Amino acid sequence: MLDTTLQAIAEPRRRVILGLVLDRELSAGEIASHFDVTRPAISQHLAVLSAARLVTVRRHGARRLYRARREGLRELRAYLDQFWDERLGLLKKAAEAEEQRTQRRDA
Amino acid sequence: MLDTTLQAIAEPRRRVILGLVLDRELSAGEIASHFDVTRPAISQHLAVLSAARLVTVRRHGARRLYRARREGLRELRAYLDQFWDERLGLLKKAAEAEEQRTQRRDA
DNA sequence: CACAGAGGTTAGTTTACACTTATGTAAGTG
DNA sequence: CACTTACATAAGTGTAAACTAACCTCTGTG
Repeated sequence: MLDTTLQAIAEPRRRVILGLVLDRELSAGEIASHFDVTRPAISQHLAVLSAARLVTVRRHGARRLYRARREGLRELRAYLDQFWDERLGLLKKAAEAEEQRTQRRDA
Repeated sequence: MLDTTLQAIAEPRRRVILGLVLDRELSAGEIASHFDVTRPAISQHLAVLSAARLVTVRRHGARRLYRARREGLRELRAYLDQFWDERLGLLKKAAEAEEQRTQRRDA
């Protein structure tokens, strides 16, 4: 989840998209019109954001309306908070858990 | 900068490294010993983290000691804060500024 | 100074991903 | 019902990046 979120917002264009639909709904076409690239490219970015649950989609006639889903950034925010938190054991625990998942076998 | 930071921590192994050196200094070798991959791979990850200013390096004899630099995550934290902030104009402004940078020419 | 240990650097390979072109599908319009 | 609009999906391409193997550079020690 954290991984999915970070991968999604690591791409600059996707951050711009997120900013565009933060406080208003926009159709895929309206979003695409803000960029240089082709519409399918934006469509793919929207799919990534959607899979990461950083946006919601709503069909309205032939249109698809997108809007940012702020909840999707909660976990990342919590992760970062631990870097300032006094009791850092939580972060270490999380890091070690991830380490377990990352490497299959151990010495 | 934000981009550099996000790219750096988007890689899972680098997040684990960051967790390892969060509250203590570790040598490159000690860090590498926590992973399955070869030392050069870790060395490269450390270079990325260092370039993103997410870790500091200190030479102690033949060793290089690494430690997390929490300040490096300030900007990212500020970016995320705007998603919860009431006055969202700031984020929109940032997004538009990035958009300007992203696409060279405009209609 | 020779040699061993610690670790960064280079070159080459593989995989992931952002992109384009082409095609498919659902919803409105004459 | 033909046609257009709105958008997604598929297939193919180029490039970035994570990795390995091999080499190079320091630092400390006999």
